[in-house]
Amino acid sequence: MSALDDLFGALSDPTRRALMQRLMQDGPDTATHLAADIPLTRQAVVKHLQALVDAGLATSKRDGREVRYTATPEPLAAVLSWLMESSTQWDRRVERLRHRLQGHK
Amino acid sequence: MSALDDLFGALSDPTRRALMQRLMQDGPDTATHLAADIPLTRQAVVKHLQALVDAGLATSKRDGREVRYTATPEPLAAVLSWLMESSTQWDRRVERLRHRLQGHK
DNA sequence: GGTATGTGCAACTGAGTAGTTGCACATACC
DNA sequence: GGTATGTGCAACTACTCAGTTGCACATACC
Repeated sequence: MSALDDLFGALSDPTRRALMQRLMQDGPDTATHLAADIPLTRQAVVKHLQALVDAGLATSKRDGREVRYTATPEPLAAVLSWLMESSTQWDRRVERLRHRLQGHK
Repeated sequence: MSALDDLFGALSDPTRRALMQRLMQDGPDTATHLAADIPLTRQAVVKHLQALVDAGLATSKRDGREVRYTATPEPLAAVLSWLMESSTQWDRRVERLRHRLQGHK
């Protein structure tokens, strides 16, 4: 359950969603380079990236004096699962109500 | 963009996810009644429900002296959209990499 | 009328978060 | 060796948030 907390929490911030999308589109990159296009300090970007890592949505790997962050979007499947399951239950309930209403007609 | 912030933020809390699922499964209910099954005060539950309302995931309607909360999961579609679009971009990038690797072989 | 139940508002505490700054450390480059 | 670039750690401020408590108000019930 805590995994969903971290996942939804990580995605609840627009900066983190932007970082995630950028890593997914343009491939691995460093915090310093990413921070150049964002009105935030490098340290702030590092913290956001760390939140993504904690949620399992990214990994960091040292390469020389640089640290490259890579997107690992696989855990997003858990988010999709929750959404699908929840909306399925909702649909079932709507269906039940529809049947009962028709039955009483 | 702010809509996604509120949506992901609302879903990042386990209590709110549980409330959402319960409202979707069992239909509209009051904060007082919902709080009976949760180790939280009524006021805390009210605040969680208000977060769902702010995200567009629920509505409240007064009925006599009671206030009934109803799930309105339609905005979840926006969350699904973001996830689908993001993972699509990711898949495209993986595909491009795969092609380039094969081309160089 | 009086009583019980449900809700709303406000203040307060404790904990967590976003973002910054400053400085130390490590690695590449000449 | 010396210099530049990239990273890491720690402290600090400001702010938000979860949750509680206390009390006032409104509605149903007798």
